[in-house]
Amino acid sequence: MRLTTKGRYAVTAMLDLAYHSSKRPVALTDIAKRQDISLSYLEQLFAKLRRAGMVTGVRGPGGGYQLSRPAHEINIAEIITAVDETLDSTRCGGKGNCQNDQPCLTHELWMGLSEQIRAYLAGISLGDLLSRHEIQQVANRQDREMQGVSIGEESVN
Amino acid sequence: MRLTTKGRYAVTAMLDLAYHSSKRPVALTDIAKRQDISLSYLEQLFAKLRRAGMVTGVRGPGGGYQLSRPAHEINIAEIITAVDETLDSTRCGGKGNCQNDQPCLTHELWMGLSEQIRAYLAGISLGDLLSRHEIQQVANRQDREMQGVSIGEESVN
DNA sequence: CAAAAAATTGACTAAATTACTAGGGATTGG
DNA sequence: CCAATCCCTAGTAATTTAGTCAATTTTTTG
Repeated sequence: MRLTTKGRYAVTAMLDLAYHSSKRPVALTDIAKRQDISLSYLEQLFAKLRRAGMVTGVRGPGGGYQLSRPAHEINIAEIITAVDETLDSTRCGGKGNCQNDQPCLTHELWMGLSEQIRAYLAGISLGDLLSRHEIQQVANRQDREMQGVSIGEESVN
Repeated sequence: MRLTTKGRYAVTAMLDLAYHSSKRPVALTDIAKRQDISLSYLEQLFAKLRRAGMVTGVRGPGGGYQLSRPAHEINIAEIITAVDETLDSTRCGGKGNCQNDQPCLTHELWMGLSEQIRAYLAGISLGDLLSRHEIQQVANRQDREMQGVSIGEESVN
């Protein structure tokens, strides 16, 4: 299966966006700082998310990104497939030609697993995550840390 | 998450072993041919499976591998973790130090997913798979193809 | 209008990981 | 003995990921 930092970053960034979305768009530089993700890399991810119609870019000063839909209408599986192309666990991409044009011995097993994963992640929306306690706590902590950083740069490290 | 060909090969090979196990051990060369897996690579995988106590090696002519336990007592999650080390989907290996020593915003989400996957695969045994129709069909086809190959490549016959 | 802020795009690259090869023992049945 | 088989260690080619760099376009603010 393909669940790498790319997909994880995308979900994290979208959640950050959802959490900080009010009237004004959220700039990628802010998300990058809060979530410790390289800005250039985030730009690539948001390009895909925009093409997938999940976010809208607003250019110019005061610009940034906004969710195209309410947070509870965006589920995690969508986000990952938007940047990662697939949540599939088969070797053949579900085509069933894993062993010279025939399904391999375990083809059905991986198909079942893929569906399991997809269903799980499709059943969770950004809105769901926002309402979780642990996540609010983490988001809060990150906001506080951001303020400290904005003047004093990163301390010793 | 880490579900790659390594884990898939291991499960496939174990299933092949379970399917062909009778009194005599099954040689890796046979599994390699039937499942289209490089012999050396299989040897590496079985070294791990052996260390994990799932199979027993028998040396010498007529030797090979045997399951250490009945097929219905070996589940898929075990096999994968034995060769792949982890079914974890977090970046931090579940430790919660994903963002400078603190859990990242989506830590809990990936923990939940990992558990979901683990539970699904732990609930399926080699024995379960053996009793599935599609799998018996594929195994049968592979056996027939093997016989054709052993002397004259694919003969019309 | 000019300058700045921010998205947008595309090409390139370093590092990591995977999948696989090579080659040499060690055992044992016939 | 000898050939089949497991067993072990190193090395390597290919792929993928995560990230950089640089240039451009669009829009807003002053």
